[in-house]
Amino acid sequence: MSTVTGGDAPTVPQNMTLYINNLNEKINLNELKKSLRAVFSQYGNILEVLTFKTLKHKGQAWVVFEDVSKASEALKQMQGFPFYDKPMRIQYAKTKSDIIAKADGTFVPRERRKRHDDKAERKRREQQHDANQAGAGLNYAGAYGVGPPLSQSPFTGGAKSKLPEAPAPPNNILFVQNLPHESTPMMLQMLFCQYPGFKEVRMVEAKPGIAFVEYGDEIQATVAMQGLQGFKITAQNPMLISYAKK
DNA sequence: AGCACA
Repeated sequence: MSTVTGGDAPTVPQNMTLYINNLNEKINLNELKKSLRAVFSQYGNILEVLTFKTLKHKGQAWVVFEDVSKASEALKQMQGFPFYDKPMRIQYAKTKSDIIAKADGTFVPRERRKRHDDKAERKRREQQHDANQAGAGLNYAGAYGVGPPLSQSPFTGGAKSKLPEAPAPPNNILFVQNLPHESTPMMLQMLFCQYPGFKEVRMVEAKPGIAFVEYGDEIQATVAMQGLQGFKITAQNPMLISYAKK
């Protein structure tokens, strides 16, 4: 084949931060950030989700992963994911996020602010100075203690590792494990029905300790998952919630 | 369409 068309080459190199656009602009930013974090944190630890309300930045978000390989997995898996009725468009961010630069010591406060008010500028510099000092030697122990992300080169090897244990893609049905065997559908309903979109709980008599919980859509299921992940019905039974396989 | 660090 001599001609290959339709390729806008993905020329942006890998980045721990994903740049996402085509987001639904009607969603309020707090909810949007929460839902983005909820949906993306299944792929790895997320350090920060940024959105901005200025016109130039509507419908866009930056999701900062702790680990570039997790970011790239998330990019692949979630590309085009229908999110608030619009397919997400995901790319790597063009530049390193400040939170990363601060952690690896390469952060340089940017000089050029768009708006030039001197008082605010001066105050900002002082704050940044303080923040830098406080942040020196800062160390993220990822919430799940996974990986030694920042200390290593992002581009190790070159072999593409197929992840065998890829999580199930987002689903409006949740799969709940590690329940006490005496749990009843009623008990679970009390917990799960507090999240919007709740439809029903299903349990299988023959398989104690698990349940399926259905919501109206993936987003609602995801929010419930985030809210109840690890919830303990008894001290020995932190709930393990994932998406049900389709 | 639009790549920032509130």
